[in-house]
Amino acid sequence: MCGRYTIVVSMEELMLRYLNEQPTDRYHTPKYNVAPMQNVTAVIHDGEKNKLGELRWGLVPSWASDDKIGSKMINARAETILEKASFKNLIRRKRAIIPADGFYEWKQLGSKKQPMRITMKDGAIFSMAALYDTWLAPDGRKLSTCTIITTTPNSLMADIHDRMPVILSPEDEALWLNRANDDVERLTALLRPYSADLMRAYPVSPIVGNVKNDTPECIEEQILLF
DNA sequence: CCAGACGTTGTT
DNA sequence: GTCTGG
DNA sequence: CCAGACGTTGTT
DNA sequence: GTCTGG
Repeated sequence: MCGRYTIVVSMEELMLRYLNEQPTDRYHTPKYNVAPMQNVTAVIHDGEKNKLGELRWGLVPSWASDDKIGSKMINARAETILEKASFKNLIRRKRAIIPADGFYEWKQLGSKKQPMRITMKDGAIFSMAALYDTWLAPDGRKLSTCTIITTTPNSLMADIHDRMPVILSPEDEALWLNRANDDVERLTALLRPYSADLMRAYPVSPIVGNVKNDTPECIEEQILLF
């Protein structure tokens, strides 16, 4: 699955990568340990252009009676996305991209868990496929939330875990974000494992387990624990 | 028809 | 809101 | 995903 | 064991 990730690059780099425009004054703090229930930087298309904004990770569907459900809805399985009441209608009009430069998975070794960080070999920013929705709180406030889509592992990931986030290749990003596109078949065809050849994995410190730790040490390569 | 769920992961 | 189960 | 809590009553 | 919070 995908329950933690990193986005260490500057807002400047994100703007250049997704908006194709020169950065403004905003500054994006490097994130070494992004966790569910936090606000994350996302890309959506407003009909004219890409926009960067914040979504809380953990989907709260528009019909939910309270927002507690969000902590459970951090991932959506690509294989069943069209069958689930919570997701099937979002695929048409509520698609987003969550930019990342790494994600974490915990490899189970007997009773121990070894955290691993997975990145692109060239260190590039990549796009995780996500869905979002907006929930209206009883007090009238709007809460926009998201869920990251998962799929089966590629050959690199299979050794670590049985799920991985859906990563869109750069040439598929526009198709995914385009609001006018409601071709569900074409959209779901994008939800497949990314090429293992372009990725690498390395062990990191167990300090990444605690969400309070959001420091460069989280992404430092470590000797395998076990 | 109404009531109740609506999710994924991992582990056994 | 929409689907499933009874 | 992992870490950490998991509860009520009454009193201040 | 299971749920909540981050």
